[in-house]
Order: sequence, then structure tokens, then C-alpha cells
Amino acid sequence: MARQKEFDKEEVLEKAMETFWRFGFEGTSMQSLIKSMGINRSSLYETFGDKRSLFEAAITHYEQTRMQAMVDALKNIGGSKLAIVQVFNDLIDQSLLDEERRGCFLTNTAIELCPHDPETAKKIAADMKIVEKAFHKALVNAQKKGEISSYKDINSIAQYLTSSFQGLRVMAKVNQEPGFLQNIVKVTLSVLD
Amino acid sequence: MARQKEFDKEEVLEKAMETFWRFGFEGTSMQSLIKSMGINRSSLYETFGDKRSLFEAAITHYEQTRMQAMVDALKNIGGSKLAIVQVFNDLIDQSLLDEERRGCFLTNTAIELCPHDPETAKKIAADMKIVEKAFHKALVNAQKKGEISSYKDINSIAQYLTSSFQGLRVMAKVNQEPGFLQNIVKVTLSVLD
DNA sequence: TCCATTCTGGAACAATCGTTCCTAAAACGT
DNA sequence: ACGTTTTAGGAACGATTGTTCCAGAATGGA
Repeated sequence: MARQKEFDKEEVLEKAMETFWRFGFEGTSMQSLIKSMGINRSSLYETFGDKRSLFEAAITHYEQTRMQAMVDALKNIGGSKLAIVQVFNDLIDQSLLDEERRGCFLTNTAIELCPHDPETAKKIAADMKIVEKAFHKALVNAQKKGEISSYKDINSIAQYLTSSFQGLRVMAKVNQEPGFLQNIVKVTLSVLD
Repeated sequence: MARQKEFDKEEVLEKAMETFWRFGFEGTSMQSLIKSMGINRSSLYETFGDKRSLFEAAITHYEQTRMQAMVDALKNIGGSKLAIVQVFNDLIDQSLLDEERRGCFLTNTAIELCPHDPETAKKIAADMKIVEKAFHKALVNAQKKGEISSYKDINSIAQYLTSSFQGLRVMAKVNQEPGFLQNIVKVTLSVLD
């Protein structure tokens, strides 16, 4: 046996995630990670490997926390129409509270890395499918409950909601007026009526 | 008088724009710009100033060509509902033809720079307003023609279409299946019915 | 033809990039 | 208390970053 780590791995990974989230992969230097994570250069490389590996770990951490929270929220209230409405309202609240305008880490990564990084592209694509399926499940339940017409094509609507979500993430970076995002969500969800 | 430039300014600016478009601001090095633009280091600095100034010129060039083309397209056919449908269909076609998955330069820049660069944020926000107004004008005309119910809140719908546009740009980076984007557009435009 | 002016080519700059390596400190089992 | 093993600290690496500078080539007017 030997000396033990002076930091909590998950704790510093959270910090790394936040930095990548704010500045992107290219915009984040190892130097700034050392500072934000609060650990030494050697400890970083020894624990997480190189920059790319740390980034992947950060993405995975985001999936397991933030994305999973949203997927879980869609299961609330038995996965009804209200659950979908709440998820979009939460998105607005999050966006308005997000002073650093980080947006969604997955959206940011999709934009920055997907075109040149097939591996990351695969991962993000899988995440989008997970979100889409979560929407789909909520829509199925909503249909069962009679909250949504059974004539609606919920496969397409699930894809549409996923896309709309990304659109809102982009718009929130540009325009932080509350009414603006609310207008968009109102129209977006009107397709469920 | 003296020696004249060996290159066409607009021509090399187009090349610079394409490089920034593909790789983003941070992802593009002056070295790679020299290569893609095909001009010398000195010529680049002498003609366009530093990296940041060149980037701004590239954005402006994008606005004047690509964005303007879309705004003009919305004025076609007297700015009707069909014009809106065509703009979205063009977006699908463009996305599927875009092998390098560049997406929209403005969307990419919004994601990468808006949170940390107030000046760029202002510029992109202005662009989004221009697109929104173009949608709005088309909606007004469509209402006049009776193609869209006069009870619709076209202010909100114009904002919604702008947001949807951004969403599709993101999704196109992740999922290139034709049917996928078509499904989303179909649902998106169903709010006009 | 010669001068003045402007552009081109490329060396060179300090700073920062991601990464490696080595020494010293710390902690557990014996 | 000691020896082994793993961590922390930080110097150092070559490569690349954005930018500057200067010598030389090219061009139009005198």
C-alpha cells in the first residue's frame, strides 16, 4: 500500500467538466484545467490521462448527471404531457439562470467536434437518441392517457422535440430575454394540442 | 504608385471564411489560414490585420452572402407560406450535401464565442433578429394572402422558426439521415396550418 | 532608367500549447 | 521505525501559437 490521493476524483472531474463546458475543447488549456480542478499537473495526467481522455470523461460525467436528470424528469408524473411541458419550462429557467451562457455541453460539443471527430460524433448521436427515446416514451404515455391525439405521429414529434431543444439552447446563448424563450416554447409545444 | 496585390481580396476572404466555418475560431490557426487562403503571412496581416479582425471580416462575408441569400429567399413568391417551406427544404438539402458538416457559421459562432465575447454576441444577436424579421415579413404576407390564419401570433411564430432553424443546424451535425430532418421539418411547419 | 512605393517571402519573436520526467513527500503493511 | 509504493510538485521538453520585422522583388510615375 501507499500514499492516497489528496482529492476526490469525481469532485475534480466535475470541475473539469464545467471548464470544458464553458470554453469547449479547443478553448480549454491544460493549464486552465490544472487551475480550475485545483490539482497538480502530474496528478491530472496520472488520474485522467491526456486532454482528450479527460474530455471524454467529462462528457460521460455530463451524461450521467445533467442529461440523465432530464431523462428522469420525462418519466415523472408517469411520463405525461405535463412532464414534457415541465422539461421545457426547466430549460427556460436554466437558460435564464445560466449567467455564463454555457448552454448544453452536448450541443456545444456537437457543434465543435462532431464534424472532425467520428468517435465523439458517435457518442453525441447516441445521446440524442436517448433524449429522443425519452421524449417518445413520454409521448406514448400521454397518448395512452388521452392527453394527445392518437392520430399524432409521435415518432416524428419525439425527433422534433429533440431538435427544438437544441434550437432553444442556441437561442439562449444569443438572446436572454425571458419572454423570447417563452414565446418559442409556447409555439413549440402547440403541436401537442 | 507601386506594386499591386497578387490575389483578389474577396476571393481569399471566402477561403478564410470557409476555414473558420469548418474549424471555428479557436480551432483555426494562422498557419492553416495561410495555407487555405494561399497567401503569405505578411500579406494576410497587411490586408486583414490580426486573427480577430480577419474572423470578423469572415463573419461579415457570411452575412452578406449566405445569410442574405436566405433572407432574400424568404421574399420570393411575394413572401408566402411556400417561401418559408422552401427555405426549410433548402436547409435540409444543404445539410445533406454538407459533407464536412460545417452547419451554419452563425450558429457555430454563437455557441463558441457569444458567452465570452460581447462584441461578437451583439453581432450574432443582430443577425438572428434579421432572420426573425425576414420570417415575420413572410408570415405577414402569408396572412394577407389567407394562407395562414389571422388568429396566429406571427411574432411568436417568427421567433419559433428562427429557433427551429438553429435546432435543425445542430441536429444535422449529429444525424445525417434524410428522413430524420424531413420528419422534424414536417412537424415544425405544421404550426402554420 | 531610376525612384518611390507597396507587396511578398521567410526568418524570428516571446508566449503558450500538451506532454514527459524526475525528485521529494506521504502513507500503508511489516 | 522502516521500506515500499504511489502521490505531488515543478522543471523541462519540443512543437505550435499569434505576431512582428526586415530584406528583396515588383510595379507605376517621373
